[in-house]
Amino acid sequence: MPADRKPDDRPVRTITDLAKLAGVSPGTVSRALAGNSLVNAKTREKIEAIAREHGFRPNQMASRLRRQKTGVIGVIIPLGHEQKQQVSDTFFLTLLGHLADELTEKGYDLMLRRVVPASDEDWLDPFIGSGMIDGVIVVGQSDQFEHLEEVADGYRPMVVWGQHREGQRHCVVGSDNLLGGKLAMQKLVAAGAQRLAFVGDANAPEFAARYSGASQVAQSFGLDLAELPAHLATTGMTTEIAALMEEAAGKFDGLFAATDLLALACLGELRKLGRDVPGDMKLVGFDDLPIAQQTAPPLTTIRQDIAGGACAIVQLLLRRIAGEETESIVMPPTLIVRGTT
Amino acid sequence: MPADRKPDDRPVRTITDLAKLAGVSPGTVSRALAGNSLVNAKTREKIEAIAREHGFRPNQMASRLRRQKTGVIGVIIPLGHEQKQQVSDTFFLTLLGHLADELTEKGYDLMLRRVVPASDEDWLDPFIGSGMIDGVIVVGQSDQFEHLEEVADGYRPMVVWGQHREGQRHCVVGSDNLLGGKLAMQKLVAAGAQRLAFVGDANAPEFAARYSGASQVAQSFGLDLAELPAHLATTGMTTEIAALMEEAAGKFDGLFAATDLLALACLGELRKLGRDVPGDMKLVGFDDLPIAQQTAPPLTTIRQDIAGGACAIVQLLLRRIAGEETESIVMPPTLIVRGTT
DNA sequence: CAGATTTTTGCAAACGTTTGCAATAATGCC
DNA sequence: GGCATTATTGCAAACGTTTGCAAAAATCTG
Repeated sequence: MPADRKPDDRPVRTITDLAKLAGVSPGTVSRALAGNSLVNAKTREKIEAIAREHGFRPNQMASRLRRQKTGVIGVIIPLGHEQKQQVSDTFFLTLLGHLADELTEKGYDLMLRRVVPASDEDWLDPFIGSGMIDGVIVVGQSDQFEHLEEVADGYRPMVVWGQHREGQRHCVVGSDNLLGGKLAMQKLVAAGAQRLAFVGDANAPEFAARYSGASQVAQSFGLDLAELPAHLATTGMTTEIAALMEEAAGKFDGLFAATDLLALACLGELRKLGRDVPGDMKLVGFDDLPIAQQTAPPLTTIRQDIAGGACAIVQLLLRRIAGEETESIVMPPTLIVRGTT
Repeated sequence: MPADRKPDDRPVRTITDLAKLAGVSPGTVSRALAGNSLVNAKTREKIEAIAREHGFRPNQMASRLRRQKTGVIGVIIPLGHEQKQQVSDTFFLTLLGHLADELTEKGYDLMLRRVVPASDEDWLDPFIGSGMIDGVIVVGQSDQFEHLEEVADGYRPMVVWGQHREGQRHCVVGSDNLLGGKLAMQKLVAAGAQRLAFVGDANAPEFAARYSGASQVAQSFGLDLAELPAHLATTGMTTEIAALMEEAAGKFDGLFAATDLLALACLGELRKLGRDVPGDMKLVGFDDLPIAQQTAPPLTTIRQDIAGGACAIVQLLLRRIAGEETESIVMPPTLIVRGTT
């Protein structure tokens, strides 16, 4: 019963203590506890019994130091241009959840860190160069594309979630944002929208690609795609969108929002202004967060396969840790038609 | 320029290498890099320069092993009765974000782990008993109240987010759920609702308290509060709520949902059924997630101070790590009146 | 049953820091 | 300049594992 031991009365803190108790050498205990090595079945049982009885766990720091391997994957979220506010984007958090699942399943722990790259130049180095983690997952490129390229040249076990560019040197997993943008715009046009705008910040590569895809399709129909820059931080987003919508309400009849969250905000503000969606204004989002089903009307959007993405990221990373070289993966998004178009 | 080094050409991996280069002993380098010790200004400068030039970072594993201190806080999310699905609840994830901020600020890293307590009995011990973390934050009690009590007897540096019970032994930070329930019910009754129901799973202590508070107020008005058990997992939640609402639509005129997410689902389903909110049915949620402002109509709800909670958790934990004894904290929630009552 | 194998075990050297203690160098004082 | 201080540095012992190598014990072979 490990629970009722007091902090101090643990007679067996180290593998050596346990060895003394079992009448064997520390090395044997180590092997027995590791499980796989060659050690007599009876000896192992005895050691395991004592270990269980005393609730003994080998010290991870020592183990890791010796084995030069930590069993920890770093997950880092760069908060580029967005203020030091919370990572509010449900999308990132959902991805994080899936990453946690995948990594746990593979026996890795997950170390989370958030950074504001602007504030110190090499925000990745302290993390990767300190023997603390076996590999790193960067969630979102933010505006750090170049920096990621540089780091990738010197540090192999890194996979980033984001947008793929031809010939890039860091391994990336992400959706085909260009295609996503195209799908969205095709739907808007098919629904009859003519005066079109993109809501979002085109500085992040992901969003730029979405804009670009949408823009291409618009042009192919001889239409223009205006750009309404909007930020993602929770605080202030509502008011920002409110201003934007007030301006946009009469001017446009089709909106492509870079993110479901933005689409949600647009929807809310448009309603406050008394505009009918999709009557006066068609609207398409991006991500297909669970909430997208619950809005009124439910949101037409572009679905990203978040779970699949997390799975791919982890697989690639493990291969890279093993020394393999890996390609990037871009996954096709799909159009989910609901009630806003 | 640390970025363009290749994996192998790093001549200075250890503090000893650096010492040789600087012509001093490893001990001096260690002191110089640690900053605070007594070491000649010129020597320190020289050492720092070399370190910078080679992008050297002291190995954390070794440092931690030696100092018996990891600089890592474990954050563990028990997924009690809910299936092994994702931690979809935005609330937890928001809390997680704030925790990450607070911990980062205090110089700690955050190690995330998700467990399904049901599947193995002592889910906390492997985490805390392995010298891997300096302390642990448990996010949500799930149905593990007793287990947490036991662990708290033997392991001091633990703070859990959840419901406070008189005389409990583990340190907890959370909202006054009883009060929250009361506020919600008072509002429902004031808005004219008479046939009342609670939507949610009353197995988790937090939810039980919310129900209890609401129930007390209902009784004080001579009213009954029915219980509609609903689970939180994303998958299936919508259909579960759909069934529930179909049954509830004619039967009740006031709903208190254990969570904004549940309230959202209720709202959506009620609309599908053609019921008017708040006309036919009053609705109050709990949490005040950002989305609550964006629904149609916007959701009346009980706000929890998530950021404040995260801050309190971290402060308490640091005090406990320092060896202090700490009280629990229960924070008063507030009623936010919007459009569903 | 001696010698050749094969299993099990013990020994001791890492892993890369930090830190108490002692030694040395630098400074101050008379 | 000699001695007492004080500011720096070096030494070496931890921290708790893992693991290659060799020794010892057990098993097999003819």
